[in-house]
This record gives sequence, structure tokens and C-alpha cells, in this order.
Amino acid sequence: MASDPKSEIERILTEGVKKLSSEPIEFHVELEKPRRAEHGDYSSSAALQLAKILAMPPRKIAENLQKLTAESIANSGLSEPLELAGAGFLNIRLKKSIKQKTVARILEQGGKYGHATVPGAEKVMVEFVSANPTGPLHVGHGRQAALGDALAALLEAQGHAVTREFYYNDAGAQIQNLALSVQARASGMTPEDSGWPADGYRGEYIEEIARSFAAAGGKAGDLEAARQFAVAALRKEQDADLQAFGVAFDVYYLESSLYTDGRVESAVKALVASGKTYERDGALWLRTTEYGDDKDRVVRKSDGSYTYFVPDVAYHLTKWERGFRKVVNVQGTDHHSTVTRVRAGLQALGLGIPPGYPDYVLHNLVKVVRGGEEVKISKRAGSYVTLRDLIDWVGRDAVRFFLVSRRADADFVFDVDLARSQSDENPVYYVQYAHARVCSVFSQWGGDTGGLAAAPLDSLAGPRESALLQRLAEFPELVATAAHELAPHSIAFYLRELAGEFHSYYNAERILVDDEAARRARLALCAAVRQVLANGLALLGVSAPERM
RNA sequence: GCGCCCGUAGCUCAGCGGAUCAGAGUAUUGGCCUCCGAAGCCAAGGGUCGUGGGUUCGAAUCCCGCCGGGCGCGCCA
Repeated sequence: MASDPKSEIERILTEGVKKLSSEPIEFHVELEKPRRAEHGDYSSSAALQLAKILAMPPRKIAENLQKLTAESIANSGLSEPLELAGAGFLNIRLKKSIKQKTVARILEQGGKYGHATVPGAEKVMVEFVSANPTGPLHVGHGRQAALGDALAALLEAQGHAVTREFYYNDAGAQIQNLALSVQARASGMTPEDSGWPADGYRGEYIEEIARSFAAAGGKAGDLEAARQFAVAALRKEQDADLQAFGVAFDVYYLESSLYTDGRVESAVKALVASGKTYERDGALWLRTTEYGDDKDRVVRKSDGSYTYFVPDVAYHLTKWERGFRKVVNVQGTDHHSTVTRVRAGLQALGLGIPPGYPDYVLHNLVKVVRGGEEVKISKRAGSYVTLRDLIDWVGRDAVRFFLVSRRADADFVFDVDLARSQSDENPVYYVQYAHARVCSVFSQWGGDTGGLAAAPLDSLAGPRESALLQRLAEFPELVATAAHELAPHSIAFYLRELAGEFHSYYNAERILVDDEAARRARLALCAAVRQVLANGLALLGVSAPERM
């Protein structure tokens, strides 16, 4: 089929609209999904939208459109005759055979169902987590890991060549603080002592690092050695956490390399050459206000060192130079001010980098509640819930599903007690259970699933079966929308709905009925449900167990 | 003070450039296993969609004000 039923009907209606008036009308019909099943599979509010343009009552327009398209609709074989409803809606009811074909399509495409190759598929980078190697990964990083990995998977599902990148800020003042903290611990100090570094990290993990540093023969006086040891130890720790979380990166980019490669220097030179800089108070400034920033930014401090702004620009420049024309940065909203700055810096280079480059997905910080009280996430205070804690408590799948189940910019309260004590209530089990249930039916049946793609499907006509068919048919479009809007949470909600409809069906109808044709049709439907559940869960990085 | 984000059922959250949009889960209450897995299903109660205006045939959704919460506002990163 050249195009799916929905697009084809949209095309027919759009053609019909052109015939409504002798005047040319620029209007593209887009079908909507009605909330109520009795309103059909799709509906169009085109008549209401056109009422003003045509100066006609919407119901009259709908009636005309219905007549004008009747023949094309009939010839297409896709839909029953359009129904006029309400204030001027046209409801579309797909022919049963068309809906039933969804099952065969899913079984043929298997793991590829829901995947596509959009026009203009390209090299895309998703940068996420990018935690400083100054402490273990916490819940916020977990949200970012779940979100970023799902985004990457969604973009891959649209045919893009995706690179997952982790940027290590291993060269700034925070690292210096880390080194000083380890050094202080190594020489026997505690955060309570008067000589403790002003911005030192107070967590107990510093003590552990200091101990192994000493055990490895490190001397407290050697700051550089302490720095290297601490960074290596924490990177190793973070890598282990990410592995436990099932998130893998293609590239780890080190901030320090920007200095050793001379990219920081050349970025400064390029900015100066652009003519957008000026000297004031002994410092070098960039006119970022010309690119929407609320104040100009310092590039080189009066003491001769660079602000973090420079490596940031240099780093994002490498993304452009490495050929990524689409880049998505996943960050916490506490970094939202860097968005304008980075973009301004890139534009100031005068290389033709578009104003909106790169894309950002900013997520709200996770509020962790334990014992009815908020647990402050503070590395320096050393008291916070680590990603590893969460995984240990409720399991990787539950954490990933939960963390990606909310809109990125929504507030997020993670109740630790709830997650620990009632892990059975976690929505991921509901979805996984549906998958396991299908598997169970198949092992009960014991037949060969291979031939089900060719099973006759015309018996799938009940209301629950129709609902499932409709839901299954939506999946590819849903994935495309989620990828386009960078909104993986919609996948999680979809899976819950699909699982719910399957559970209802399963409770209401028997799958393994005596009648052979009906049994094969139902099994085919179940196989399709299982496939889509598995495909959706895969996008979220969650396993689809055959048994629970 | 300025900027960005968020206020939807007791709780956690979907729905967000309109219409067929008052929703899900959870919690509470009452039903369903001699029958493919009860981590399930069915049903009930529960909200002036923070608030006041505006635009429109129509606003949870768009615009403005206000209130409340979060995060930013450094020659820190």
C-alpha cells in the first residue's frame, strides 16, 4: 500500500474541499481521533474550520463535502460512507477488513512495526546525563538517562543515525573542589573541621575514594594525583550505574580534551575574529545581547582564564563540525539559562549555524520524598538518593518506565517509600504482565506462531477486538509524533492503554476457543498485541518478559 | 525586581495552539477465579481544570493581569 488508510482518506477529503467553492481554497484536511468509539475511527472537523472562510453553516459544508467525496470514498474501499454528526463533523468508519489487515501487517513487520524512515533522515546526536565526575549519579541523572535514551531510540525508529554522547566536565573548578576534598579526607580531615575546603564535597563517598587513594599509594600532598584518582574512580562508578540502568553511550567527550586539542583557544580566536567581542574592565566580553541574551557574557576573565562559556561553545562547535545538523541536549531546567548563551555563542562565530541550534529538552528536577519529607539532592551535603539505590529497590525496568512516564517539563515527585513498598503497583508491571499473559496463552496453545500472519481475520468484529485493532493501528503514527515532539512519555501512556484494552479483552473473551478459524484469528490478534507491546517497551529500554 | 517552567479528582499525573475533552492510575467502597496467569477484570463515589478578565460559534487548551510553587539571574560550572 502506497499510503496508510488515514492519509489516503485525508487526501480524498482535501480534494473534496477544493470543489466546495469556485474560489481556490488552501486547506489540508487532517483527521482526528474521536474519543468515543461510536464516533468512528477518525473524524474531521474540516467543515467547522471552513465555516468562516466559506461563510456557510458548518453542517451544510459537511453535507456538501460528504456528497462530493462519496464516490471517491466508495472507490477507495477503505471506509464505510462518511457520517454527518453534531455541529458538522464527518465521522469515518473504516471497513472491517481494512482494520483487520493491521494484524497481518504487524506480524509481517515484527520488530520493525512502528519504525519508519522519515524524509530527511540524518545524523543526529542526543547528548544526555553528562554528569560531572564529582559524585555518584542521582535520581535526576536517572531521569535524564531514561529520557535521553528513549529519545535516542525514538529518533532511531524514524530512520536517523543517532549518536548517544556523554560530555564529561572534567576540567573545571568543580573538579578542583573534588580533588581538594579528597586531599582533605586523605589527610584525615572531616567536613566539620575548620580547615575543610570552602566548596568541598561532604559526602561519604569522598572518604571512600580517599581511602582507596591512600591504599593505592597516593600521597595526600599530591593534588594532581588525587584529582586523577578521584575522577577515574567516579567515572568507573558512573559507568557501572549506567550499565546497570541499561544505558550505553557511543561517545564520551572529555572537556579537558578541548583544552589539550587547542579548541578552546581557537574558539576564542574565532569569536574575536567575528568582531563581536570587546574589552572592558580588563576582561574580554562577547555581545551575546545581539542574539537574544539579556546581558553580554565574559569570555576571558581579567585574570586571563576563560569562563565555562568558552569550552561550552567550543564543545558545541565540535558537534556541528562532526556533521550533526540535528542535536538534542537533555538537561535539567536549572541549566535553562545556558540555552540562549550557547546558541548565541555559536551564532557569533558566523559559521551559519542556525539560531535554534541545538535543540534542548529541559526536564524539571525530580523531587524525592521519603518518609513524607523531601530529600534534598545535594552533592555537597552528601545526602541524596542515588540511581543505584533506586535500581536496587524497585528494579531497572520499573525505574526506567517510571522516570520516562512523565512529560519532561512536568514536576516530578518520586516517593521512595511508595516505590519500595508497593512496587507491584508500578505501571510497568501492568504492561509487562500483558506481554507475559500473551506468551502464556501461546505456550498453552503450543502451535506454530509462524503461520498466524496468514490467518483469516474476518471474525475479529467484537467491540473489544475493534478497539484493539484501532489501538494497534495507531502505533506508527504515535511513535512518529513522539519522536517529532521529543516526548517519549506518550509511549508509556500508550502502552498502558494498550495493555488495559488487552486485559479487558482477555477477561471478557476466551482466546483458545474450539472453532479453528476464530481461534487462529484471536491468536493472531494476541500475537500482534504482544509484538507492539514489545516494540514499545524496547523504545523505552524496558524488557518484555515472557514470564513474571 | 527580571526571565523561563509548572498549578487538572485525597495523592501521582495525562490531555495543551479550540469542537466529539472532564480523563488514567492510585486510594476508598462493592462485585468476579471448579474455565487461556486475579501482578488481572467489572462497577460506584470523587474535580467550577489556581483565579479574574479577553478573543471565538466554541477555551483545561490561545492572550493579558493576579495568586501559589519550582528553577535561573556571577569575571562560579
